[in-house]
Amino acid sequence: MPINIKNWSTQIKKGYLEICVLSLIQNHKKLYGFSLIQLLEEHGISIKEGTLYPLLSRMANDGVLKATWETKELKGHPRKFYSLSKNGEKMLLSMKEEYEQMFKNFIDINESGGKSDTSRIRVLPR
Amino acid sequence: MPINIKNWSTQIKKGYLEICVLSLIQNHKKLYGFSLIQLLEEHGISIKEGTLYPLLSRMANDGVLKATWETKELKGHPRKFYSLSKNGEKMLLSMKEEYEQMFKNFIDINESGGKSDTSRIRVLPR
DNA sequence: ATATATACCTTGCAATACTAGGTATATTGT
DNA sequence: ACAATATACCTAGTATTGCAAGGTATATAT
Repeated sequence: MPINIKNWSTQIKKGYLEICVLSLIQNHKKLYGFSLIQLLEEHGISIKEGTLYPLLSRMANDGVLKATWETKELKGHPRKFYSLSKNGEKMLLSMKEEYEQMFKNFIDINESGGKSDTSRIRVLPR
Repeated sequence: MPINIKNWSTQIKKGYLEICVLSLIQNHKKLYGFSLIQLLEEHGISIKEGTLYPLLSRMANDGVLKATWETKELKGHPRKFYSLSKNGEKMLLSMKEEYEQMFKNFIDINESGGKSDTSRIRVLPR
């Protein structure tokens, strides 16, 4: 209910985590969930298991990611590796363009602000 | 249910709209809802009325924004002007820092050369 | 035998953007 | 005078996602 910085921090991550996860998977060809959590942490991004695993499942279900179990190693717990599908690569491209544009717009807003330009706001109807 | 670009576009706006709205209000000292929609549009940000008005109400309820009706002009529909409270200014500062850090982390992830050179990213003057 | 680290999954909750309506005032066109 | 448009604000209801708080299972170290 309340608008505080903690709540906002949760909201601002929506969508952002997906673009970061897709980017990392693309750059590493393939990754599994647990390693992603650590990789993201190294890049300053904290994500909970209860957030990441459903996120990966959703993207796999929708054909953005391909998932393959790897148990051959015979050591440790089986790992579910994810890699980008053709669709996923196109999707990621669009996402990057939109996200970067959004940041540019944010900068634009904050740079045009200094002049206190109220000329666009009509004080009286004409 | 499906993860597509349209759905992602909705999600990535969460939290982003608040930081843009707060920035615009701060830079213009005060603004009212309808003018905000147009101003945001001019900066490439499309926001629906059904999104903005609840957003403004929430932030006013929580003391981030101050709201004052202006009907003195006696012309046109009454307007509800919003301006930042002291709390709102502090909140916006934190939000800007966090948002810029997130973008840096995104760039860092995508520059997989390991250089992690975020020095080229413009940071807003404070 | 127990604890820890690794590795994955699920349910339910909270918060927000959008859809799709609605209300009301003032100006413009016919 | 009346209808249409522009301005200006508001409110359900829906869909989606991040998180809390659990659970399961394997391998290694104490």
